[in-house]
Amino acid sequence: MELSCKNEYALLALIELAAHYTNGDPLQIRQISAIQHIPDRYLEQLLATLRRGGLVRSLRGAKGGYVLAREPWKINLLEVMNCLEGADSQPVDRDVSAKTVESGVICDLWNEAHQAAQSVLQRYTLQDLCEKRNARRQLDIMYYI
Amino acid sequence: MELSCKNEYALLALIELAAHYTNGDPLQIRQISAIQHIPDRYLEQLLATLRRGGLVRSLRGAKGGYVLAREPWKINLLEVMNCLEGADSQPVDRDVSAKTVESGVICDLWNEAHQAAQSVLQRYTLQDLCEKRNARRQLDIMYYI
DNA sequence: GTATACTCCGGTTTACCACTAGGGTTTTGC
DNA sequence: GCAAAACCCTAGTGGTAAACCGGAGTATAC
Ligand code: FES
Ligand code: FES
Repeated sequence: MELSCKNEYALLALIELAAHYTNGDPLQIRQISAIQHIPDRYLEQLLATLRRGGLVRSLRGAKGGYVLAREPWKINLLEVMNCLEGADSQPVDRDVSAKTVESGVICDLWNEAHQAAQSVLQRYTLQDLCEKRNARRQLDIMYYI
Repeated sequence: MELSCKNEYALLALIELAAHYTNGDPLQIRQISAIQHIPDRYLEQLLATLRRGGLVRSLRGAKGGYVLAREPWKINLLEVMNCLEGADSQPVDRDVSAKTVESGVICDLWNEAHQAAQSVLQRYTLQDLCEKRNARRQLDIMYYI
């Protein structure tokens, strides 16, 4: 029941990209990794995956970097997870006939549970994440005083 | 997003135990592993974990085996998952202060999604599993004719 | 044309999963 | 008693993926 580093890193990077979206200029890997303390060479791979998934666009060369492919309120978290999940996993051969009655029942229930989790993720967009972050920052400031 | 073998094996074994619960005699590892095609030495470990979690009771010696610790309708699937999950994981030191605002937000959302999945699992008991199995068996027979 | 920054590909280390192995202990049945 | 049947414990192995690092290549700005 652990949140993997991969997912967390990707979401952190996307939050930064979403926050800088109104400003049109791209964010660079180095900047993101410095802000969020993510290993830069690893973040590079994750952003490449997100690019292949069509969630971000990249600008090469000097003054290059990454921008969101769509507006922050048009990208939900389920898309992000799916993009990272099925990235390089080989087509696992679904041996449908080999499933017994019992494992079929279990699989159905498991899918139902995951459907519930995924519908929650589907409801949140990157903009929601940014807003939650801002709200929490305000809270932290108030506690600090 | 994969259902692990460990969880599936444990649930398969528990289904068998639940089905034989009215009949008072214990089921043995060899029997379960033969019926559900589970590696016996591996199933042994899983049943030991379930025993330590208080979900099954074991009877030692010849004519021994395993029985459910409670009635099948008093064991829900969330209990099973939690029992297997936190079994032998070392106390991972929760470095709470090290979490940034952003990762805090992400963690909250992720927990909310999992809460949704877990509440689904909490609603199903072993008896529900058995009933679903029986229903599906009936279906299979009807298709066969 | 050079500095910048993404892109592609491979290697490495660590950790976990699925499973195996070899002992030990408790109970039954003779 | 005693051996067989069954659970109990601890450790170890092979494969795979996660997390991360490096280097050579390529596109773009100035
Ligand atoms: S285990 Fe996280 S969404 Fe299913
Ligand atoms: S990933 Fe399965 S319940 Fe969260």
